[in-house]
Amino acid sequence: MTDELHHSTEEELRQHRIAKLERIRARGDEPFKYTFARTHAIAEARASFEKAETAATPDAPAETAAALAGRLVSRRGQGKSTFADLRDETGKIQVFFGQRQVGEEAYTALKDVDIGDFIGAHGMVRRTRAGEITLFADRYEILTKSLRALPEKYHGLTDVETRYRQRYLDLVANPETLDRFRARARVIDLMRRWLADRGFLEVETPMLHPIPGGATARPFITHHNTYDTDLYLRIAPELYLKRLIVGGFEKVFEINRCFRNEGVDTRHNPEFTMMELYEAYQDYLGLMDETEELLVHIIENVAGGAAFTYQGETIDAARPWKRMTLFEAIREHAGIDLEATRERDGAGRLAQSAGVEVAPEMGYGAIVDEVMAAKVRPQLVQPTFLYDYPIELSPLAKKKRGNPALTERFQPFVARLEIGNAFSELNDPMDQRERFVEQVRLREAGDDEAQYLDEDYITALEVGMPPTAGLGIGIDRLTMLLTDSASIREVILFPQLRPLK
RNA sequence: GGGCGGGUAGCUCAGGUGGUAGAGCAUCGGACUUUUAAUCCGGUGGCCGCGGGUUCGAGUCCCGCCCCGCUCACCA
Repeated sequence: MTDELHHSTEEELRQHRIAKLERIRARGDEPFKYTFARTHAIAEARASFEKAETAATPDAPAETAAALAGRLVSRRGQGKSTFADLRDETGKIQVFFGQRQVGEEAYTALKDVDIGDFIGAHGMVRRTRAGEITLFADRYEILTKSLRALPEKYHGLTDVETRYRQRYLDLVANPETLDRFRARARVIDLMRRWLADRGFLEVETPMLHPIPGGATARPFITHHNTYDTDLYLRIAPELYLKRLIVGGFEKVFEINRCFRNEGVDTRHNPEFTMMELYEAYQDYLGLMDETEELLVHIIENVAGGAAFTYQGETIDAARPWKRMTLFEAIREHAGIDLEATRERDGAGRLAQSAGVEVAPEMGYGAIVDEVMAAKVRPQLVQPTFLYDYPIELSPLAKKKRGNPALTERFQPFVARLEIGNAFSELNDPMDQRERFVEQVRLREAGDDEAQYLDEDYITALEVGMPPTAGLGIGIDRLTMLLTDSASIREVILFPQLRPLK
């Protein structure tokens, strides 16, 4: 069926606007201009006017000359005068168009200006009788004609699917969306500066990996034509960053995308942003202090203090954060002692006694992980570090001093969200090889998330990596916390949705 | 993949028990030189997610499918 037969309203609205565009062209104007010389951003114009007002008198009221540009977001016409709201990235200002002031011809041409168009206007900023700071236009020009209707002015755009699929509409219609992504940028900026101030070097390592590594996850596979070889979108930058420590850099970090071919939900997007840092001559306990410092620094600067609200709960991130070992946390919240037994079936029975389902294929590590996810994590509302994880769960982490069943690993949790992962890095190449071999065994037994053996990485460790601690922080989740977002899609500009056919 | 909820005009939403699809905003025409969710008068606009079925008759009931959200499972 054709559009003509459908007679869609949307298409009619568009045709009206195209007719206006043609009228604009017909009178020799260009509806898609190249530049406009603004004198102020809108917020600057308001500030400058308010400053002028402090020196004004009743006989000489304040006024400021300005040329402003932005998107027209509403209009109130009354015959020979029209009020409109003009918005740019910094703010909004009312513009007054009077027939006498702009001239009859230009006033009539306002009929061809729609909500959504970009315009530039010159005039004086004054207050109206109602007290509204207003640009009284003496001339204006159409900068860009918009051919589509904007979402409704009062309710905005609420349909989540449209908000995600057409984020530009969400950004136009919902100022809080702009704010949320400004907060995200601020989180990243604060993190980058904090790291740079402490001598960390920002580096870029490959996104295309011949062997996916550095995490336990299924990768996306792609193909390189010239080399006729499959490559994997990275699941983590970890192994490359540690190669840099081998090479002689002592403090490096990377902030960029990782890709995991797994489920999508409120906490997972197939591509997400991670910060990973590695610091030579540091261990996990020292890094725990630094992590706390970094996170509190970001929280204080984004939330305006150590305390903030997430989904109705008050989170107090004031230092020091609570610290407990994973097994202590399990004892406290699940009421069982999984540390007492290292034996798989015994651990399984204990887990089941605590009400956690245990599948037959789960090993000791998986059981501990499951109990943590089911019984411990839901209790970790206030910022908490869990540390000392079983070796089965952490193939890249160094064995704990004095207890080879554990690794020197920690994870920060805030508001039930796991926002990072860190450890004393395993730098013993022979131990690392054994761990990889175990992963390969798991893989061959059918665990498609087990890690691959990366010979070159082992070679690098044989060259020698100094004692090193490493940390990963999920930028998206940290941003969720600080923007009170229930879903990761709210903090990713273009979240992955099923493509429309 | 399972469970629950949703999909009606461009946007935001109504549409007891089946009986000619509604409102506000936007849009179009008209009035109006101080409005600011402007106001007043008049109009246009609908594959009611898609496909079957039941029925004299389906937005409404039944079946299947698609898309979205939440949730469980897996994962960060």
